[in-house]
Amino acid sequence: MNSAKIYNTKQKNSIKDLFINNPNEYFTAEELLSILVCDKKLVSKATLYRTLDLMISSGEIIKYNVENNKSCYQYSNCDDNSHIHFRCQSCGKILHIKNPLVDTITSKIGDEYGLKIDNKKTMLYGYCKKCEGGQ
Amino acid sequence: MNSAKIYNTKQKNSIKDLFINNPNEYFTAEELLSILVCDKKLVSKATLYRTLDLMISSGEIIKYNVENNKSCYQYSNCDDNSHIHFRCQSCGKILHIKNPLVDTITSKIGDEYGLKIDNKKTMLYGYCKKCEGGQ
DNA sequence: TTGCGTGCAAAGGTTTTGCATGGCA
DNA sequence: TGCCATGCAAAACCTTTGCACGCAA
Repeated sequence: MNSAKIYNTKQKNSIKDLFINNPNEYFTAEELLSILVCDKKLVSKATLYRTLDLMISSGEIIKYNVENNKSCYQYSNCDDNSHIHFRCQSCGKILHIKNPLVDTITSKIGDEYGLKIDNKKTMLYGYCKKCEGGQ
Repeated sequence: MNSAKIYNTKQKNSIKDLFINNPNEYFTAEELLSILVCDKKLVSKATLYRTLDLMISSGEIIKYNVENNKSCYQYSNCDDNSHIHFRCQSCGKILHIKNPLVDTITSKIGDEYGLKIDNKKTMLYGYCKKCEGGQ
């Protein structure tokens, strides 16, 4: 058995609340530090990072990297693995590519290359309708 | 006019040669530092990073991030935008998903969501045939 | 009361920068 | 000869860790 008990604390709840109240927002580490540590002084830097790691492990939030090796965190409001994230390189907006298109794509790649795509980890990059013109 | 002259140097050529001679390999920053700086002492750390930035700007190489915000660099031997990279989360192997499958996928996403996928920047994550069993 | 969680400061790892010197064109 | 490139060391940045104290259960 390797199951340590996990305690509820004010600090953890502050962090969770921010994600739950903004389910479609993504936050960079910088933004989380600014909001939760500097502005509101709800948690310390160390606790923020430690709690984010816990939430990633439990699947509550997802983490991905954007340009310049910045980390982004977002509430994972759907556990169903039925969508892939898309990020506009111009405006930073995150969109969800949903089923049935996702299933079609991943099964085709699976058939042809024998690969199993991890929808939660995968991030498509490009330009959204609004920004496409400028590129 | 904002065009500074760029000089050819031994250092730059050492870096370029490594990529050209290994067109299908990807290198982490750590590996490049190890090979070019520590082992062969061909360039300094600062010059390595400065040259990589130049090569990214000129399109000679591409950069992407893998887990833990590590940078990876790879020779961009194909300007045709005709493939997408896939990275196995278990063994780290990079595979190329090629046309016509890529065109099919990106055009479907374009049709349905109005998005323009940047094939060079996009990285699919998952498990390759070999590693799939273990997951 | 137990032992996980927290805050602080220090350490760690990666990348960037300032500055004097080197070297391409 | 002009001026871009280089190397070194220091700085900047982001994230992790050690340790003593706090607090949930």
